[in-house]
Amino acid sequence: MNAPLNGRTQQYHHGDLRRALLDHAAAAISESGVAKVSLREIARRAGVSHAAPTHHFGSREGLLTALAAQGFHALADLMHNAHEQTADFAEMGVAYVQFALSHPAHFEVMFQPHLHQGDDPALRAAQQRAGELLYGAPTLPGTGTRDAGIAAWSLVHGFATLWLSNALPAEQDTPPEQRARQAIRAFLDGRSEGSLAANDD
Amino acid sequence: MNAPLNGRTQQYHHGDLRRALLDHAAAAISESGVAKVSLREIARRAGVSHAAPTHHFGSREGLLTALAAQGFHALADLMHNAHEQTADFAEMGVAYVQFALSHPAHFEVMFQPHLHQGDDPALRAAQQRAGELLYGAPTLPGTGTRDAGIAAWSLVHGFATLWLSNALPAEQDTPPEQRARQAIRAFLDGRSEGSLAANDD
DNA sequence: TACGGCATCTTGCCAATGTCAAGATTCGGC
DNA sequence: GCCGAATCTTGACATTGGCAAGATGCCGTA
Repeated sequence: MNAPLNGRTQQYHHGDLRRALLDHAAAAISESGVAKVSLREIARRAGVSHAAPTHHFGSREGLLTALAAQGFHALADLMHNAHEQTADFAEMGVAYVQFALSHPAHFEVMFQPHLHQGDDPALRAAQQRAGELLYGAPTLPGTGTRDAGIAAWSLVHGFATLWLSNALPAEQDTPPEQRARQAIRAFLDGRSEGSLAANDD
Repeated sequence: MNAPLNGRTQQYHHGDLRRALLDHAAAAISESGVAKVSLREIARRAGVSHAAPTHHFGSREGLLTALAAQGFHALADLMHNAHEQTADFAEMGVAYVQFALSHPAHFEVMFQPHLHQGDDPALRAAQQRAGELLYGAPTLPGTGTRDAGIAAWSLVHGFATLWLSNALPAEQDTPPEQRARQAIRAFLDGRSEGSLAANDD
């Protein structure tokens, strides 16, 4: 077959089909939710045959597992950068919320273990990396750091989940980051001033 | 056909098939997750034909919508009772977590709007009832109550979600309610003493 | 350059699922 | 006692995930 040299339109070997499939999957999921997205629709979007995704990911679970792993790595990267740029605990939380809102498909898949094949080593590794960054970086001195860390993560995770679920009461003209900031401040208000920042390394 | 008078085993009219289907659906979902549960399996569990669920709920979305509405009502009831029994803010949060952990299937379906038919009036009503109880009852005086309410709900909701996602670091022999209590206390520590309780009516 | 192994992708197929239409069975009101 | 309506079943169809077998193109080796 005449393979176009630009490497785009129609060719048997796609070049980077795996990444393309993950991208299309994320787009489709953020539009319709995981439940309504089929492997075949993802294949259609990518312009390949219906069995191509199965070859790359083994199964639908496999694709969602890969998507979750990708999400945990992206989250870890983001938290890493955020921790380098600021030691402000509130801003780290805002960064977490921003990740969730800008990657809704990944976020949706990441925290639904039923969608994963739990023994996947890549997912396990990505989860662990993100977990260490989430627990290592933000701690609120003055209390049991473990519990405070869990509480902090719960707060921002819950806010993101509720926002994405459309569960929060409507409030016009207030962007989500600002509402998240306000909620986190409500969390921090009343604390002693010195404990606001994350511990530097 | 010989209809047994005890009203159980085999009869054309089940009696309360709708409720039975919801029960079986909740059980199946809590075992395998929403994604892997089919209408036909629910029908099989209930011992009826594969099209019986569709008759009662119109579609798979319809069944999940009904399940979500049932969940919001149960949550509203629980919060109502909790608010009558205690004014302790922390214990209200623990009650919220307990609901999520004891009704994982409902909780899983309640906060995934993609699974619902959004215009369902019963779901809308149940959501609003639960929402009013969640926002009316727990307020932390001393800050903008709206933001504090959002933060509080986010905290307990996030904890429940993370726990159900198996995302929290393992800690042997510590039951989830206690860990939730610890996390909430970490939230409250450092606040002025008087603002711990919910406002009485 | 020729060639052989191999990863990539396609085609064809099957069982299972959600949904619909038509029929069977039973309940409730008159 | 009877008729309409609600409940549930049977049968069918398009779609889906997964598998097997084949087609296609890439890459290293001689």
